Formats: sequence, structure tokens, C-alpha cells
Amino acid sequence: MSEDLARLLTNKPSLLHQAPLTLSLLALSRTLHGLVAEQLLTLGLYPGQELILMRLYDRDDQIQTTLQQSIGLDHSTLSRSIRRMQDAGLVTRRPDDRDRRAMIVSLTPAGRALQPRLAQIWEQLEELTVSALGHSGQDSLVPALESLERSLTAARRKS
Amino acid sequence: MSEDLARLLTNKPSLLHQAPLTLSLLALSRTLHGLVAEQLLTLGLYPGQELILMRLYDRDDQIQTTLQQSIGLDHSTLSRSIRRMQDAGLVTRRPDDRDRRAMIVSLTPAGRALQPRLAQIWEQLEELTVSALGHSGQDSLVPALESLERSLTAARRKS
DNA sequence: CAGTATTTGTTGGCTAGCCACATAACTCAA
DNA sequence: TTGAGTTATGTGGCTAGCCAACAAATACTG
Repeated sequence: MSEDLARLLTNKPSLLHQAPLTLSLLALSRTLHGLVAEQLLTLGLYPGQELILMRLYDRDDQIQTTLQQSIGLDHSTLSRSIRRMQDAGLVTRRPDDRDRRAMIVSLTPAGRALQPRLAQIWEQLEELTVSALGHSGQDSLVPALESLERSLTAARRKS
Repeated sequence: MSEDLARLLTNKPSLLHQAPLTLSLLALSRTLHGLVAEQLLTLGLYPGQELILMRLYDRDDQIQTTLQQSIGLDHSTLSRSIRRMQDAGLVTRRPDDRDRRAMIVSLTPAGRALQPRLAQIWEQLEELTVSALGHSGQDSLVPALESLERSLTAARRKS
């Protein structure tokens, strides 16, 4: 890279090399997101929607807020995503009789029908990442990533 | 969690537990993105713009396509981001005399002035992630993440 | 040299995701 | 019971990011 040459000449360190871990995490994050998006698109899904479906596969007929809290996205994001999934025929929404503010989100047959294909995609992704890392490092990596995620979440709360 | 109870009773495995690595990577990815966005906002920046600035810190007066190729985003995304950065007074764009299709992107004094503060944020993020992982695991993790990123990129190319 | 192909950039349209604000319904206390 | 506070959801407006379609300039080729 001639950038490196320029840096040698001017003796200025690049910000890009001063945070290798952050940078590689961000790069990986983007690539993974793109790959997931690509795979989901074959089901007509968009990133984020798979998490909603998976929560509903585990427990159908959930209140929007319950989904929002377990997934952790903003309620407005969920509201719009779920509406689009309703438009796509994957879920239905009806007001809760006992709390008429709340909307109960339920799977349609079409939404439920995606379950095996989603499971397959999920499986392939896991296989891909696991084999890329070598099966050895996998067990140690998951706890490390989860610990890192907790630390970053804690760092966000502080501010 | 009562979801787990329900699963015990119905004996249905959750998709959420079948891809722990993928899931923890996605969760980490989201949290990191949020943290970065939060920090960048203190500079009036939005995620992605910091990469453009860093490339320009390393080498000023770059063609848009050069930036696009080194960063890896879609050219339309870059076009809009750079226009917003121009509106914000961080960069200028002028057509290249030798190739009048191309736009030369250059830092303004305001854009250059963000360099130290961006460096500080970048440093803090790296410290945070490194200390969260324990300084021991860091050296092995970066190559692992980069290797994983390459594998995922290769998986995208195939399709 | 003329016509075609490629490259560079912009715009429209769709998605996710956030914040701020608004609305409706529920809760609780005076 | 009335009124204040809380909760659930929706909407407007902004960002990133993608693809597709387009225009303009350059490069290539017959």
C-alpha cells in the first residue's frame, strides 16, 4: 500500500492502525451483517426480522413491548418492522382485550413456514463461523465475546 | 426465563440457542455499533464517517472511488455520506481536472480539527475492548477475527 | 475515427435503527 | 372520582446501507 509508504515518509501514524481490535470487530461486524442480510433476503426477510421470528417461534402471541425488551431494539424500530412483516403476511397484530394499548403479535402460517429454512440458514452461518475459527477456539471465543458485549453495554449505560 | 421452561415442557429447541457464535457476534456487533455511534455523536459524526475521515487523515485529496474501494461500502452510500460531511463543513469536493467525472474529496480545517478528538475516542474504544478481553487474549483474537472476516467475505463472493 | 463499453458519480426507493414527540389507555393517589 | 403519572404504540425526521437506474466523461475497439 502506498499509504504506508507515505506514512513512512511523513512519519505520521495512521489512526487506522491504532485500534486493531476495534477496527477488526467493526469490519467483521459489517461483513457478517452483509452476509446475514444476503441470506435472509432469500426468504424475503430483512436483518432484524429474523430475531422477531425466532422469539415468536419460541413463544407465539407476544406483546410488542415484550419482544422489544427481549431483543433490545428501540420500540419505534420494532413497531415499523413488525408492521412490514404484517404487510408481508408473516405475522398478525391484534389489540389485547385486557390492555387495549398493547398489540399481540402472532405468527401466520406463512411466518411459521419459514422456520425450517431460517433454521437452515442459521445452521450454515454457525458452521461457517465455527469452521473459520477452527473448532478449537470456538468454546473460548463465545464466552469472550459475551463478556466483551457486557462490558460495552456497561460502557454505554454510564454515559 | 420462562421461555426456557416452556421449551422444557414442549421439548422444542430454540433457534436462538442453536447458533451461539453467530448470535453472540451479532449481539456484539449491535452493541459496538451503538457505542461507536454514541461516541461519534459527541463530535457531530455519524457511523461510517469516521472511516472516511481517517482515510483522509492518512492521505488528503482522494477521489471518491478510491475512498470507496478502501472502505468497501457501496459507492452510493459514500456519495451521500460525503455530501453530508460537505454540508457539515468537514470536507470539500471539487472535480478532478484530469478526469472530470471524478470528485476530489479534501479535508477542511474543521475536518482536520477533529483528528485528535477522534483519535482519543478510538483509543478509548480500543482500551475498553482490550481490557474487557483481558490483555492476554488480545493478540490471538485479532488474527482470529480477521481470518473469520476473510472467510465470511469469501462466503459472500460465492453467491 | 466512430461507436461501444467502462468508469464515476448522483438520485430514487427500499430497509434498519435512533431520538423526539404525540396519542391512547391504564394506574394510582388525593 | 378526578387528575397526574406511567406505559404501549405510532409517527416524523434524521442517519447508514443496499440495489437499480441514470447521466456524463473517459477508455477501448473495430
